[in-house]
Amino acid sequence: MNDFSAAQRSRVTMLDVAEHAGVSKASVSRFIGDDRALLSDAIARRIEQSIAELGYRPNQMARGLKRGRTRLIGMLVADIRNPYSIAVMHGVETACRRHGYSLVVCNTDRDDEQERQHLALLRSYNIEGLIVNTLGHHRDELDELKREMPLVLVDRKVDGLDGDMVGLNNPQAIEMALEHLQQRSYRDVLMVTEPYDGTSSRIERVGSFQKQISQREDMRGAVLETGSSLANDLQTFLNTSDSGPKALFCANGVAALACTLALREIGCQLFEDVGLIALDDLDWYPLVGSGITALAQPTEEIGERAFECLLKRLRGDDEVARTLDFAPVLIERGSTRRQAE
Amino acid sequence: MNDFSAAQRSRVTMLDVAEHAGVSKASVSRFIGDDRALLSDAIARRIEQSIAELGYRPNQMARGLKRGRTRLIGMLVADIRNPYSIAVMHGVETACRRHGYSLVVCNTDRDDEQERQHLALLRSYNIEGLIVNTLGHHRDELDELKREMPLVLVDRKVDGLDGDMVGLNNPQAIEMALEHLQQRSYRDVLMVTEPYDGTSSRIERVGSFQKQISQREDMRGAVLETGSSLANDLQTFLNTSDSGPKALFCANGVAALACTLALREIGCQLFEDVGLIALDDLDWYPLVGSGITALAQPTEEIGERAFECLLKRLRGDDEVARTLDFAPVLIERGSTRRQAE
DNA sequence: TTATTGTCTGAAACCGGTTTCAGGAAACAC
DNA sequence: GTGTTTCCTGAAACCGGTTTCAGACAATAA
Repeated sequence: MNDFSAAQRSRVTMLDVAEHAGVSKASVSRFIGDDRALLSDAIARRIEQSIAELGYRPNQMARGLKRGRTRLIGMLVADIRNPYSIAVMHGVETACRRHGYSLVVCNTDRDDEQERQHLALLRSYNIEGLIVNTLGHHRDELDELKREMPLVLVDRKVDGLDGDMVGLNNPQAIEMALEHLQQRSYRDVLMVTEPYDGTSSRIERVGSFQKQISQREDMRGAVLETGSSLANDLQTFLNTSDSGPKALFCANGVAALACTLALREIGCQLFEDVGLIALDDLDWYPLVGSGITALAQPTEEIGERAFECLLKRLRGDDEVARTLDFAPVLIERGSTRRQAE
Repeated sequence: MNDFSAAQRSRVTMLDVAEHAGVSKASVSRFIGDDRALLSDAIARRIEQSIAELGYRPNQMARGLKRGRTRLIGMLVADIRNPYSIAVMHGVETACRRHGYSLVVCNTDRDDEQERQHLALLRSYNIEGLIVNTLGHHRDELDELKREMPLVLVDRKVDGLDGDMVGLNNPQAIEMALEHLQQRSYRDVLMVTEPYDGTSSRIERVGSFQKQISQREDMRGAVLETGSSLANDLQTFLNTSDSGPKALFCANGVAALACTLALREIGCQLFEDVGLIALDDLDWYPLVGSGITALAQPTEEIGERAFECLLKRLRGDDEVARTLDFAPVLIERGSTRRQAE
């Protein structure tokens, strides 16, 4: 019968170090913390040696208890399998590490109840700050949390919650996409998005799209949500009598995958019959047909800046809520390489 | 000037609840824990109401301190941007949640020093168990850790560390791939792998490949590592005078991406000039050419079983180290749809 | 009736750290 | 030589919980 709890209990503790070095716990604590300056060289050396000899490692849980600083940052992610989320998360983690923080990631799988539970969980672990990339229902809980710790929204806005926000400049992205499509002489554009689902960035993108395309005289637009009838819907779009060359505009990477699969299903000759531009730049875009034109988001940077926002707040910054909007980068590939007229 | 630390300190504590309900801390603790049976109905009701009224949430850090149970599981991932790791992680997380545990993921970015730091970190947070998907250098630290808590290796073996292991049945996977290629009458197979890098599963796969292909009389094999000269190397392979139809066998998803990009670079007509089968099944495989044939790993299940292994150990199981090998599933697509002769 | 058992409860010690506070020793001023 | 100041140190309280232990009380047995 193994007994890990006994093993755990046998770990070297601060008291062990103190006794071994013949000093008090307080001195050891000072050595561990930032107060080393308070100690005489002689004592510091003794402690240092004892720590090395015993292989002592301070217990962060215990530290966090009294100190209130756990050096833990929480991140709530709606869908951990979405490449965008992964990339942002990687950025956050990098920044965390650079500043001595650790990241606890909770995946809600787009489930409201799980969001609630994870929120409670993170709170109970005394995280110091929270990065949110979910729908942010449970407004009351978020509000409460926001009083306890700084909070940054990534790629989402939550109604009535005035936290910092980091994400894409959606109007600018739409503008860039439409400009590119127009230059390439596409005239009839179908924006394909995942179901809105209350996701603010999706709503924003579609809104911007509709507004901007109506302002371009020679272009026409429509919007479609992914779903079981996607292939049919695309077929219909392609069949309607022309007002000009057609293109699809996928509002994110997941939609791009769904579209490309659907186009293949209906036997559409990609990029001859229809143009395609997609938000996000996934690693397989170059591989499909002659490549999918992308508007890449600076995901790593978004993640890093999200953490830095948090850090500023933790250090006492109390400016009004900030919004950081990043510009996408156009990466042209074969899927929009129609010649300008 | 905001003051989150003050806010944090103002959280409702167990003492608040106790006073509000007119009982002792001990009783509240019993209510919170599993000892509710010890309490009289009257007291339990009073506590329950006070908790609801004050919105009390127990502090997990403090609980973990005395109890030794943090309900935290750690996971060490070599590369969080590898789809395989993500999928496994998702499985682990699902299983964790089902059993009331939470997951702390640390990404080492394939860096040994980061592995060491993260290991120390996880330990200092009193995690109860560890899932390792890294190179596992720092054998000494892992050994030490293994005495304190159960440990499961995923897709890796670490020399001399006799922990539980969960992963793919590599010989069987190779066997299935070669059998399939042979049936489709490919004769000359190049296995493409990421640099070995000490990763046991890569070494195992290559080893199995070399052994098995030498046993098939009519087939010939070679091995290639991805890298800057990949395109050239593939060109060379394709140019060598034939012993028969050629195929590539990518040892994982990352290699598959690299290969497909390289083939495109050298203008190779995928799947007419050369067959392709890849381990792992990524969501874009169907989109490339006529689709890439895959050997899918049951990643979710691998993750879940890894956690369950841990759980068994935590509950006192002390059998010898176990190895769980999963079988892959063949998903045939256009890239090997050469007619049998 | 008294002795015994069992059930519920709270005081206090404890987990492993941090922090306050008071005091001793050395350094400085007068 | 005394009076201050400064520097370093340890005892003890504290963080927010859990757990042990002993006592109060009711219920049962003798």
